[in-house]
Amino acid sequence: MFPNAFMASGSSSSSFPAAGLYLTSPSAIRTPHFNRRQETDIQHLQLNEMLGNPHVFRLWNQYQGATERLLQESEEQKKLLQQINMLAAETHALRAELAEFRYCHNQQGLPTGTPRERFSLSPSDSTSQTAAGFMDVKPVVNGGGAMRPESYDRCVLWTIDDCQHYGLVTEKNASRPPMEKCVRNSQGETISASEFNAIKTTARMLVNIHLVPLGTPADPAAKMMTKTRKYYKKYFLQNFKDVLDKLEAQEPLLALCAARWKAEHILANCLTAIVDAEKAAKKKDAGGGLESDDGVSVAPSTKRQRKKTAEEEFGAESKKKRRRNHADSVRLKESAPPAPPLLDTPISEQLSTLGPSQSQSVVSRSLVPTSARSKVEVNFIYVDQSYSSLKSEFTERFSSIKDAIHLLNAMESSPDFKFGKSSDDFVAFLARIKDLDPNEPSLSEDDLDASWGHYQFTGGRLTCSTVLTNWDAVGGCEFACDLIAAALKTCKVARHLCFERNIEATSYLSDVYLENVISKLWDLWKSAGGPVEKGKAKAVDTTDGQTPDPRPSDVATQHVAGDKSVSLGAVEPTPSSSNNTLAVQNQDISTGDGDSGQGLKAEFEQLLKTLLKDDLWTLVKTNSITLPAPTKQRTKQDLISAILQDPKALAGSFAESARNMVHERKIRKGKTVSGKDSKS
DNA sequence: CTATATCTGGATCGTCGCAT
DNA sequence: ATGCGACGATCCAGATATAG
Repeated sequence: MFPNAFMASGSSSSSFPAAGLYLTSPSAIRTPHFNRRQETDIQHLQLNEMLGNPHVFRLWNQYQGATERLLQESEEQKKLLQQINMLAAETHALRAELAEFRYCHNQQGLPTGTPRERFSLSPSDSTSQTAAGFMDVKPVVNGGGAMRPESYDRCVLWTIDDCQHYGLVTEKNASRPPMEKCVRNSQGETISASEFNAIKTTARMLVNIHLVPLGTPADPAAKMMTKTRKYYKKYFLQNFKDVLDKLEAQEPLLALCAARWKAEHILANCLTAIVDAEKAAKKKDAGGGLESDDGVSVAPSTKRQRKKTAEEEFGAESKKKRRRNHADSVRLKESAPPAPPLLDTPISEQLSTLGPSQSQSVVSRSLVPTSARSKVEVNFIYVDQSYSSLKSEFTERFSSIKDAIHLLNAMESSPDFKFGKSSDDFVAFLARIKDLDPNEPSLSEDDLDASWGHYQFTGGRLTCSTVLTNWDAVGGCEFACDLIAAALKTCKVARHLCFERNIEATSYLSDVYLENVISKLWDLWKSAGGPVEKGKAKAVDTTDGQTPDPRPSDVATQHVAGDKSVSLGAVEPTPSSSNNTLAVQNQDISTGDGDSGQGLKAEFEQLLKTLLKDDLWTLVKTNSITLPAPTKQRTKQDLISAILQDPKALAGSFAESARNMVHERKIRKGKTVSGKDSKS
């Protein structure tokens, strides 16, 4: 696993001597001058006797010096942390002030402004709660205050009471109307099923990215709770609110209501669905060929079969009791401490890879105060930005990102290509990725652990897309390597955070961002006319040495071979290539020039096929893919064909979205599949 | 066509506030 | 302190959509 990199890269930068401090192996310090007797006796020597040896004495002095420096640096770090805390507090105060000011300002101008221009607070929102997320999300997120604006008709369903008025709820469950009929446009018209599906897909995406990866709080009660709306509102309120904000930002129709009830209902449904799916998977695992807790043999059945079995085995009278018992047993199964896979094999690996600095990190850890969220020392994690070190990272640990090797080889062969000054945004972006401390108190839960990297790569206006606009913005190979090393470090830190906090993560957001960074840089390199290694993927046509437009839509299809090899490589390794060695991959790419247009298109089609129809709709919608006039209900294949015919679909941003979607789907699939696997 | 995923509605339980 | 009703949360069953 990856932590070996700590040793590999850490040792190269460590100021500690490579050997000699541990003295665990006498042979390690054997020299030709020592005879067998001396070799044996060394184990019984006292420290002061060993210090008589000038070599040991020198090592000892180095060790002492290093320890002192470490202590000094820890003190410095503490001071800096305090300063950061103060600045963070100040920032929070200013944000709150700003939010309050905007709130007051908009309240005054309420009757004349359009709803989208208003900033509203739902009843449960306090200024402080809202302010934090407010700066990061678009400022026009929240559409609805408690009162329906006069410009909207009641049929917009501003409040849940309006649903009752329009007969959308049943008497027995007045608080949960069917959302498909409740989400309406500003004229109060219901939306189409596909639009509603797109909204649900967005919600699922946000939940999977921002809520599902969150670890379980230390509170024992949290382990007992099912992870539905109540759970997240109790333990991750801010994250939940952030997701509501994001959902409303991405699906503005959901903002046409009071107190965000529409977005909240959509999220609640989504969470319930996820919980149900997990339970179904677990139930299947437990039920396959085994006896149920009632001693009844339960076949791996469909839901209809389940009903039959239940009714046959239990009378109506006992049904209620059985249900509750069953629910409890499910809860117990869920709450039972799972076998901690992280603690099985990887622990020794991870500990061993901490290398020489591990013994020192104990010193600095002792200085770290405990808080509600345990602090994790990550300063020892280091990624060397030399080409050889970076390449070994990508061959050993991130081999699926095959463009990384192409890019690194290309840069290594032309290290001075277009060397210049990085853009200010790039400098700031890089600094944020490099320097952010996971112990920073102002970070929210969805920026930590398995989601570590989220804030660095998406916070504010600095993102891969906005910063990595052209190679001039990067400034040169050296800075590109710096960025790659920083992105790699986020991957390592994410894993270490999860490890330290006992979080079982099936995937890491940082990996996605690393892939994004590589994909972007590789695009920029080729667009800038950067020389590509012989036998590797070809550069984009750079006629007359001029920098071409990265993706002019009218020529996109002409450069399908060169361009798509980039986006597709980043999208997903194909089954044929993902398991091959790099050499084979390179060969494949290099020989694919002639007819690769069709081949890659087919490859892209394969990728799209792995997505659900909902996902395809989302992609079409968000990327403004042009669809032909419908003659009948569109099938999934219709959508794929339409996407493939649109030049926009060949652009990097589309591929990026598709790749992210596939990744999310894999995560979700992975959960159910792993459940099935564990059964067999 | 079958299996699976997702969603809604009904049933039930737990919690809270209020009246006694 | 106890009982009662309102409300919200959760679970389950069945319906529907979708993938294979």
